[in-house]
Amino acid sequence: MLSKKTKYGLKALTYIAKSEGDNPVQISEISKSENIPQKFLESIMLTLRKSGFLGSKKGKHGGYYLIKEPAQIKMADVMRVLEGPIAMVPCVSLNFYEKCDDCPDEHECSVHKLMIQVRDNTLKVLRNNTLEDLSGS
Amino acid sequence: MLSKKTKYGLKALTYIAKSEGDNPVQISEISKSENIPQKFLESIMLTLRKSGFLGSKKGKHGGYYLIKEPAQIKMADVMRVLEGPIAMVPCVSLNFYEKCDDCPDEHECSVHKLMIQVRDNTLKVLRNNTLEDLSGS
DNA sequence: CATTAATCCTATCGATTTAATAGGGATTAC
DNA sequence: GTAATCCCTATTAAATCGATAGGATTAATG
Repeated sequence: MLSKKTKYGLKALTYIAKSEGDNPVQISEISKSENIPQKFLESIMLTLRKSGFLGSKKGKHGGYYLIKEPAQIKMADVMRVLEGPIAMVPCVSLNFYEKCDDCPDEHECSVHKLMIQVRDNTLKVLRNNTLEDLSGS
Repeated sequence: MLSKKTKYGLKALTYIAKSEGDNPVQISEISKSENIPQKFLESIMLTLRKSGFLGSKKGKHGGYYLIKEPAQIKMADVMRVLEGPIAMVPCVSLNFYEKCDDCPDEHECSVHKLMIQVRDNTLKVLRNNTLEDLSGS
């Protein structure tokens, strides 16, 4: 299941990418337009800023803006920050690898084999899609 | 994240598929061999039986056996029973569709578009792989 | 028929995670 | 100096997950 956090984060990024002009976009505006609880969205935006996807401007008329071009923002990277590992089991994760407690040898593990395939195909999609793809028409 | 329930369930099915002969396989044996808590495995086997993947024999020398050929058991079907929907959001689920609370129009939703692609690719993998593929060498 | 070994079934528990809220601090435009 | 806005930490309520408990039922076997 995709968490609400990730879902809201992706929607917010898309909203900012779509909003033309150089003015920063306010949380309150995104919150109203996308039906996202404002306080919850606040913490998500903070995460996205701290991980280098967004810049912010404080005070009146402040808000958030993209730091990179939408075409440079890969969904795989956003997902890793908001949702965590893309792999369904830690033992097939590229960025968050962990050995399983059970499983003496993961190369013999049937689940391992299957989940590598799932990971590879999911990654393919998430690497091919950028924020530009999400916000385009 | 794949739940332990699903992971254990897949391992147990693989174990039974690999164990040749017509004798039913006991929970205690699978539990020891695959490092799965026995009581937990019990409830998983029950689920798999009730959903038509396994048959059982009660009493002494009882146990579980496959009802269908391994090649006929698609991972997509097993996953749906143990893990629930394959889609990451209910609004792109084929078997468990639900409208989102937010989202006035899901055809306009950027997350929706992305998650359909993820679902399609995951499904492709899970439909192509059968229990025979998992248990083969 | 008694014993043993197995599945069957329901309930419960503790830990973790999730989604959301609360409450204020810091900064900037005007 | 006031209002608007981001910044930050803490807390909470509910749900889920992994596991355990405790027995009821069934069947093989001597």
